[in-house]
Amino acid sequence: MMQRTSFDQMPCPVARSLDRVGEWWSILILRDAVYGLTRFDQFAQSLGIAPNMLTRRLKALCEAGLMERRLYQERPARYEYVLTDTGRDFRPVLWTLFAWGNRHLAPEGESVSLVDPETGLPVDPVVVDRRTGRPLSDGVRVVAGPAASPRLRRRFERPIAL
Amino acid sequence: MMQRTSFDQMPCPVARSLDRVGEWWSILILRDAVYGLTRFDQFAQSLGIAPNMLTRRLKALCEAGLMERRLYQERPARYEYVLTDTGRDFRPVLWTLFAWGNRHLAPEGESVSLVDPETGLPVDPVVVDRRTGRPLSDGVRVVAGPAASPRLRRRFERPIAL
DNA sequence: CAGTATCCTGTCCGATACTG
DNA sequence: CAGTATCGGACAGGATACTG
Repeated sequence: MMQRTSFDQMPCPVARSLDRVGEWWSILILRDAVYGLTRFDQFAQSLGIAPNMLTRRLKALCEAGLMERRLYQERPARYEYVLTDTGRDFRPVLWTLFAWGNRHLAPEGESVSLVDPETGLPVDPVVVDRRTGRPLSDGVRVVAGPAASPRLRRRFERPIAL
Repeated sequence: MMQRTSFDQMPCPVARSLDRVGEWWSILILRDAVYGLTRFDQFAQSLGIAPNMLTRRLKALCEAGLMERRLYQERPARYEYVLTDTGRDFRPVLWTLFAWGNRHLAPEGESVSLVDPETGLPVDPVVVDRRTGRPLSDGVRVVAGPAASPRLRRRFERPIAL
């Protein structure tokens, strides 16, 4: 009996992504890693997470290829946890989550904001198509890709909105 | 004893967002809602989720303000579940999750892809600043916002990368 | 069809104590 | 400092049976 279905085998990239970073703490650990934290202790203090959970989540993030455990000092052996390229590439998700939270869950105004460090002006994250530069909106569709199974291909015979 | 800390009171909008949609199924339900599904049965079949869980997650999403339960037929009473504006506004997160998954978790190629329905050309989601149009990259910083507590303001005295 | 009602299990997570 | 070990509680999630 499974506690939860593994989303890893699902064809949907959203589901697959969730399979890697779906745990509560994982995304916050990633956030702190982007903030520049690298050490066990820093994460523990910043997050107020129990040490055993931190160990588990860090290990999971390493196995998922988002972070890397690196020996930065021998004798005594000391490790730091740094983002891989895959992990750094997760930032767009953090930005959109950040923006959504600020838009909808900050009734008394933003407690933290994104800014451009050079101008100091606020940054408002929008998702656009790299090629056309046009914002994604109602016009985006999901279609079967090159690696789609016949079954999946049938499901997306008619493009579906996302 | 708490099972997990509520992220709702945290000042970080990422944490607050996770408090609303952090459950595994919630995001997949949102995805399916964007796909156009509205009925209990449709969600159940699409997701392969146990009905009691679907009930729970739908209720939570309604309470969180992302979806709305609407009577679409009396006698017998029938309800449909539709996205609110807040819920639709969550799509940028889905897009970036989708793109990340396709970039890093699709070794045999994309099984599904995003396309522009008019041109049929692939869409590659990138996060840019609405004002300048420049892609967010290493240059983005988090600073204390107008509603920041003094404590928070100290933490972000020096802007922090995100 | 659209759920509700039970029951069960896995595990996420917190708390605490302990080690090289 | 950087974790490991152990314990226990809450609940997400699965399976199934049942109802208007």
